[in-house]
Amino acid sequence: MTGRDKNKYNTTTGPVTLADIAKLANVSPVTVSRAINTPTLVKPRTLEAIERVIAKTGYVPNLLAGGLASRKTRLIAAIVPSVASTIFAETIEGLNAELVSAGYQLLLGLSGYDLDRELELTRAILARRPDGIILTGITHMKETRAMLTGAGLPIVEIWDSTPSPLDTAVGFSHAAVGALVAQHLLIRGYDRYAQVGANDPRAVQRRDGFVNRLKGIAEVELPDLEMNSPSTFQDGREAMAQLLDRGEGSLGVFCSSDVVAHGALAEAHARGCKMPEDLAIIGFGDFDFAPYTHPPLTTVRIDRRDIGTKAARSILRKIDGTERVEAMINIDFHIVARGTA
Amino acid sequence: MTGRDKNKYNTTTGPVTLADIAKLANVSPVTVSRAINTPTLVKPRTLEAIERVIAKTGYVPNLLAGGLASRKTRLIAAIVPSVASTIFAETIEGLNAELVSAGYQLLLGLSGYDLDRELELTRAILARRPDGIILTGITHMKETRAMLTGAGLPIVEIWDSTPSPLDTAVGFSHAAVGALVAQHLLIRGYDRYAQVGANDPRAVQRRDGFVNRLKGIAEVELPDLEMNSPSTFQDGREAMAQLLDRGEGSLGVFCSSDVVAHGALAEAHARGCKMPEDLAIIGFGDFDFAPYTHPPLTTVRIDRRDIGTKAARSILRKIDGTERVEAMINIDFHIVARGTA
DNA sequence: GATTACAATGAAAGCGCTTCCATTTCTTCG
DNA sequence: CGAAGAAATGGAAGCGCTTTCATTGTAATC
Repeated sequence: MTGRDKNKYNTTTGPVTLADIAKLANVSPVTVSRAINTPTLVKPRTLEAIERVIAKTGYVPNLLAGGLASRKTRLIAAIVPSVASTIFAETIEGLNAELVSAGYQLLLGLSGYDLDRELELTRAILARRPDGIILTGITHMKETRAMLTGAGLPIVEIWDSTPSPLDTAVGFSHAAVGALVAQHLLIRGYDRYAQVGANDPRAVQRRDGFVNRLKGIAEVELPDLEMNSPSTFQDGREAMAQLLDRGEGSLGVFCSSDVVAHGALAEAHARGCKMPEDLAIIGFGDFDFAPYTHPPLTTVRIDRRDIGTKAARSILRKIDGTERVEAMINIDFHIVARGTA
Repeated sequence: MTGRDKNKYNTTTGPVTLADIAKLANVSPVTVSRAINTPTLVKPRTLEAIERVIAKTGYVPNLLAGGLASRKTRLIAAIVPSVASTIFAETIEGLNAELVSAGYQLLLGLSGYDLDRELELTRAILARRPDGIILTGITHMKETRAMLTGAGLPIVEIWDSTPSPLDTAVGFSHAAVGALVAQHLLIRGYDRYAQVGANDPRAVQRRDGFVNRLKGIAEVELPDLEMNSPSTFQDGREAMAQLLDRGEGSLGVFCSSDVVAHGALAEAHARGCKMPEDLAIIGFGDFDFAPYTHPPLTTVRIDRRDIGTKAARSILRKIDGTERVEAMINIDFHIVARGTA
């Protein structure tokens, strides 16, 4: 007895229910439900009376019950690797803004770049029966894919491109980004080329695109360093130190994110490298600080927020179901040339 | 008919249910429920059989139904102003990590520093019957407070301190931060003192603390600039330009965030100000880039992640209900003296 | 003024699970 | 070996809503 009494939170007697409102307003529960969900079907006088009762009692509908009955939760789940790295935070903001204005709620899952965790999250999320789900990347465990397709809900994969998405994808080709950066450096011409980056699937694709574009022209050097996503300022600094110690000649470096690039930049700056003549650094992401490094960072810009917005719109259109949604929605990217390349 | 058929997502016939599993495993639904939630109450042989069926069918329990029946959703909601500003992103990460490891899910709401939106979010969130809710700050509309206390669930307010929280608060005194910064600048001694900051309640408190500490010693100058939260690099830059144009003598400036400070710094740097002799700048937040500005930024450090962790733990302990949770949990802060003050 | 059409409301069933209480099955021990 | 207690299982009710279908009220039509 006392054991339970210690808990001061009222979990046993839920507050006002729809039935209570019905009784107080002298109508049936169905009418109250309609007053809330489809007010146009209710006579103005009745509606007003019901609304008065709702306001007076402070009634808050139970969406669990509603969702169970209607099989619609107005919940959209999104799984991203992290929210602390600026890169996904803005996507989330865009996503959320769009969803909220359509009357949906965002359920957030953070996978930490870990596919096993993504699987667990997917299971936990599906148990809440969201009306749609958004995943980061196109690399998933096969159990995840199976669970997802079996659930029969709209799926949007973001931040990558693929000819064969699970359902729809909103993103861009990371290989193409790598190639573009290589191209940009090639035009300027360097003695050596290097890539510094983390090991998540998208960073790896960017590296591959970079390496492929340079194939037959130059060998791409990679620092001997274990870099896990999300890569850090310190990673960049150490990598750059290695590269600089390792050889001679002018050097063009592609970093897997602006954070890493910033670290690389700091090391180069400390050693008095001349940029972009002796050393070029290109980052990825165009983070807030990029215009303000010394020298200002050249980087690849993607409209991160737009990915979120478009993903939300796709999901909503899929839920609506009246118009077809393309399998692949492409997002633009381009190089912002500043002081480092 | 066709109108509905266009929608390819299976929303009508939910997949496997607990009853299906029960039938396939030759047990009653109750036993399946126990196998999932309290497996120790089920005989190992039976358990194994049930688990086999679950694996084979890919059954995913419906937490809406479960939550409705048990009045426990294993859902914790958090409302923060934004997730794009680093400041709250890490709190979210800490929160999420702690919640996930306790088997809870995070439901995220973004208020955009808007109390009306906070109210709407609260309503929408409460409709999902979370087991607890976390809010940012201690300033809420009275309707929000009423709804919250009426809901009878554990509440944690974060990122601020107060003697009278709604339930429990995890944070620190922003006024004390302001006073500490003033103190730090006073010791070094400047001719003029200024504050540059946004208008959200916490930034205002920091300013007030700063102003009060300097009362009778110096007048605190404020740039004539409308700055809405979240304040930007550009805001800081303009504010600093104003301050520098406006008067003579050495100047000590307290900025409401590192982002603003960074902008102020850039302007000062461009004008060749000598720091920290002629100009001191102190930021707030100790963002990632703070050690790498030129000169490195002096700022106030708060363990942002820790706020999330502690908030999560408080909520969980409240839900558990066996141990009392303090009304106010204080978070440390201190000045990290680098190159700008 | 009777007929038809539509607007407004209600009754009953059920969404998929958990809870409470009852029943059955297995141990243990005098 | 039978009683008593514990372990394992099941039946029934119900969480708070929405859905479908039926009914009543009201207005439009000739």
